[in-house]
Amino acid sequence: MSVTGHTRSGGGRPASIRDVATAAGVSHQTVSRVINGHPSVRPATRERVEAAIARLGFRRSATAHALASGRSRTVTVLTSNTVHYGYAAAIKGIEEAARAASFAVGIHVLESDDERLVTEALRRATDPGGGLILIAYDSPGVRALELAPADALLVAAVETPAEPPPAGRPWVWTDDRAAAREATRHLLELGHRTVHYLAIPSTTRTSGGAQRAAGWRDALTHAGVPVPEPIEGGWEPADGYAAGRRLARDPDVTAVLCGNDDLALGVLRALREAGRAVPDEVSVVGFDDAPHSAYLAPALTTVRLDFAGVGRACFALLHGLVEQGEPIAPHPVAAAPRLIVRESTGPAPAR
Amino acid sequence: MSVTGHTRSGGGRPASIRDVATAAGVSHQTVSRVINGHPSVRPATRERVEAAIARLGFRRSATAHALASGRSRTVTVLTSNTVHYGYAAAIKGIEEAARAASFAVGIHVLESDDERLVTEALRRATDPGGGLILIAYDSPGVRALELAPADALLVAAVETPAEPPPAGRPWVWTDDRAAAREATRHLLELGHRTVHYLAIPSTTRTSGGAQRAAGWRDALTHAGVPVPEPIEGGWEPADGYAAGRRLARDPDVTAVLCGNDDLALGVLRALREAGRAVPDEVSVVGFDDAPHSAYLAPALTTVRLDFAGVGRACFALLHGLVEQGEPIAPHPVAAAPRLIVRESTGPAPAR
DNA sequence: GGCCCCTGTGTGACCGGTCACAATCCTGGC
DNA sequence: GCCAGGATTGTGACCGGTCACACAGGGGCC
Repeated sequence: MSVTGHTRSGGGRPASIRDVATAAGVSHQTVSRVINGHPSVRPATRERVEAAIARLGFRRSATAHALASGRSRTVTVLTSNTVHYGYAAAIKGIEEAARAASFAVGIHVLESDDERLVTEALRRATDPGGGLILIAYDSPGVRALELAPADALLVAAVETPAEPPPAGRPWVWTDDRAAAREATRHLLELGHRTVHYLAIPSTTRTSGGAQRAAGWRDALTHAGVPVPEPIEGGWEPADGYAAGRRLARDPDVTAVLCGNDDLALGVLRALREAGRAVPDEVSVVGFDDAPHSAYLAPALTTVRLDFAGVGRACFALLHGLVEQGEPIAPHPVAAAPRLIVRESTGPAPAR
Repeated sequence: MSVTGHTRSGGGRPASIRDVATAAGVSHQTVSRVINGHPSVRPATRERVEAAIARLGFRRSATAHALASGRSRTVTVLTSNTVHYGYAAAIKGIEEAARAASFAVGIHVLESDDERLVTEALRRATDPGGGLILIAYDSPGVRALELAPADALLVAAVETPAEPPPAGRPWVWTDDRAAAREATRHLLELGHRTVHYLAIPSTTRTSGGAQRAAGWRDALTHAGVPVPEPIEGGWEPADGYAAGRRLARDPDVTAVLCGNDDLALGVLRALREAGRAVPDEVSVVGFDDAPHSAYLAPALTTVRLDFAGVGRACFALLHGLVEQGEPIAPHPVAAAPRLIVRESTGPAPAR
């Protein structure tokens, strides 16, 4: 890698509205009116001011603007991860919506769920006047949700809750339970005698537990087939690979539902190495529909989740909060989860 | 997807240092000294102030701090993309380094290279006192680099330049040329008669062109083998797939170097559909080493690039710039590119 | 005992905007 | 010709911190 140095150019401090005012022969308030597009400024005056602005290269200080107006038009995203697909896509949705509303977006990563670290992160990310969006899909995020001060202006993207949360919680989620149910039913309809579930770590402590698991269990129970013990996975392909090696050894396993596409990717590889053909011997379903999943060998059957939509909804909710300071109407902008059937699922093998 | 509403709690405006001062019976300046850890404050006074801070739930306004001190301790990342692996990993590196230095990081996405849009984005992202990091791997980024005001505090992650850039440009890059050369040589050593190159769009307008292509060409020329016309790809798997279908039809094609892993993914799929075995009939090499590449079928041979290191280096450079306002020493923190040989490359087929 | 310096603290200006309100000008209606 | 009222512009305070400097008190030194 290479890096080249730099020499700072440019002179004194940037021009302020008072500098512009002097240059244009008006008061600073008139300059303020011009930059804010206030209607009652005589065209001739406006032109003079605009000329001065251009001449001096004036740019309004967002900092001063935020301080004086009390509105920072800023939203900070608190998340444990920015690279994994679901997180990255949610952030993308937030950024899009924020940009459209002329909000700046900040990112702050939570490295662990350590209480002191999370508290410190919350302190730093919470500037009075700015909003907070929490991605609470995992334990650092959930911890931050617990530790956040009650008066914080915050919205959270959360794992599907077991039951409707207390009213007044600005939370956004997709219906994972229904989605998992649909995916499991798809496998059962293909003739599999049961479906194994490889779980992502769940953050839900309350009874009811993870809703992806619950939806899977719903479908099995409804079909009256045996419910195997769910397997504890992680988030990464390596976790899926490790679990997949164990699953591959069990000849009774013919269908696996994975908590996300990365796990499914690892499972696919483990099955391939073990010589178990997908989908002829084993069917695999993922969760998320990451961009590369359609190109895998075999292309992954998966549940598409609208993370970007969740991100946009989070921002919309927050926007309403900071503008009105009051409850706002829900914005149902994210698409419902949808099962995308591709190549990794097929009829159960004859026995 | 579901969304729940919210009721705003809490009362009046947050406490300021003057509120704390009154509560503690000291002057606002003493409060300022306490929150900044100034040494000459009597312990008893400090305690009283700290008690008042806790009691009132005081948190210092980052906005006011930035305005008064002139330092915003903020860096904004301007990029066309936040989800693709290379971009996301660079952002991760920036965020890590920024967090360690107590800087806040902002994200602003450039949707196109339209001049007005880019100028507007620069205007909004450039707050006096705050730094800018530009990810200039593509045309929106490069356009922003061209349009940025000369006095902006900015650092850019750029495509490998054809020749050392003018001194004083705070640019960071990895040596893609050497990396492409190494990957191509690897294929030639396996006995392939030549190597085809599927390019990502290059942003380099100057003579010399894209350095990944140049490195590939170097190796072919050095080996004295024919140099095929490079194929114009895009960034996405779909682009690789489209190009791969064409390549698959040509029986002379036995080795393909792809500009990134996503293109390689698409090529892999196209070859598979065409019934051309990888690596037995065709070898494929990617660029980037995305997290899923090791798990593909076959696992992808690729060039690992240290994007996170590039991100960290960008921040280090910027940090030096804002702290000292002067040239600073290069920070060689990113690892050099490295070829990771996996399963997608093998000996050239017998003829 | 007088002087100097250091510690601890307070005072008021200032950063670059916005806000509330006052002042002036212009126009139309009667 | 006089006045109401809108349009246009200016004045000064204020947002919540920091900065520069003044000032009181105490100890050491000659």
